Amino acid sequence: MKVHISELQDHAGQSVTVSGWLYQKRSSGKIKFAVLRDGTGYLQGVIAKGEAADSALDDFERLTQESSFTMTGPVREDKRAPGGFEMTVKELTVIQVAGEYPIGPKEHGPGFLMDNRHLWLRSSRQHAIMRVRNEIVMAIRQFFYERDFVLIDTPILTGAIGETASTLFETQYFDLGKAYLAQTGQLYVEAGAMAHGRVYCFGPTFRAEKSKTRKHLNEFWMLEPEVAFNDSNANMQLQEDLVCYIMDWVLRKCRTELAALNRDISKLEAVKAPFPRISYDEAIARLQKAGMTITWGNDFGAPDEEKLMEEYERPLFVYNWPTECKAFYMKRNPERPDVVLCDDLLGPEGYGELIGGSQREDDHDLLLERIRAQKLPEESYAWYLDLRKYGSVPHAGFGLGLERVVGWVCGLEHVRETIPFARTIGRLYP
RNA sequence: UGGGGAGUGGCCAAGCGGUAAGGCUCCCGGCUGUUAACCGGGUAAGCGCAGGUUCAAGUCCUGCCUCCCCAGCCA
Repeated sequence: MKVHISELQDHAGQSVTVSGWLYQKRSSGKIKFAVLRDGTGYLQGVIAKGEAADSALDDFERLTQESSFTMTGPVREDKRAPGGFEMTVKELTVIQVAGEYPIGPKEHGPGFLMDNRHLWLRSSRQHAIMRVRNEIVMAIRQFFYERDFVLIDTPILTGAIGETASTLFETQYFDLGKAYLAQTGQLYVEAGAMAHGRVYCFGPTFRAEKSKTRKHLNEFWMLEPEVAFNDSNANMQLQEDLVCYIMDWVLRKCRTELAALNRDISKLEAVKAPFPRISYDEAIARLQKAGMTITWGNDFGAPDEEKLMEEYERPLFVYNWPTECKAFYMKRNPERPDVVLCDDLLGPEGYGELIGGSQREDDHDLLLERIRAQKLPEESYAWYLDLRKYGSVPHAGFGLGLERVVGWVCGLEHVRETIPFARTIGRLYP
């Protein structure tokens, strides 16, 4: 019977067939060990003269690292074996003998590993990260499904629309002129919220920023929920609920992966509601008191974020930022037009901005004023302004960067490892 | 774009003016319980590119290229 290694506990004592790739082999004369990797786990096969077919012994000799093969025989639990199970191999058949495999059991540099990303994905650490990413995506979808949110897929090809025009990837779109790869689905999801109440989009996002930091990708996955009748406070509550839900999910489902990544679980267990909330004004006051040179009206630099997070082990909300440093669609605080009703959620351990959210400007004339003030192409936003003409309501939403969350959960140095094939400036291969 | 660092066999890495260590991979041999096994033997680079100094240059000088890290921008 063909089985996956993850299913072996149901087949102890039985003879089974597993197929996969050679992770490692060792030989000690008449007894040989082949560790097979099938994507669900590792299984050590023991090939002994007398037990195994002669052809199996011959095929074992031909195996090189990452060669594909099948082995058959009775399996049993064995504490000595990596993976906990061991097979007494009767048959072993090579499917393909792999050529000299570039990635060895020793250390490699990041450039080399990224050039071989298609192979690097097989290594245990990268395997664990992708499993965690998968679970985080599942947690997010489940969270919104349970709360009756509707998935609204937003276009990836758009006209000139978004936040700032300088960071868009462009392409020619038939006879209609330039098209741009979406840098946010938010404006569209606002339309969805007016149709369904509670919606979200979750897809790839493109930013042509020439940033070269451990937190940036030029193509990344962003989750953007949008809720009609939510204000900024309810928005922050939703963010907090979501992050706690993800953390709880990961701690239940990814123990093996987090252990493989050497992640300090206590750091993740410390992420519990409520998250502290401070205003931008207060954040500036604290930073200045701590000796930082930042002044009111400026965005935080990485050192500012780190300084601010020093005393926190859970994420921190910083709300109501200066109008001048935030996007045109954010709603101005009616009592203080110099700030907008928005929030950034900063992650602990230096992981930076995990979420950016805001209540949206729902007044047609104020929104139009902002579009004009920022010299955005008014025609392109006609449909967006329509949302404020036909039953405008208060509403709010946010954007969560999947890769930053994965990097945080896994405790990684760089987001390029959180996505199967990272797109960064200077990297389009593989 | 600015600041810092690095480019030596397939991978990792020593050498810092005198004629290219070592490890991993790979190949051959040994071992009936190995755990990134071990033991013995073997193949493989002229040192990012282009000039220059010198009797002699990975090693010094000049210019260029590439990569990495930090910053800006943001999720």
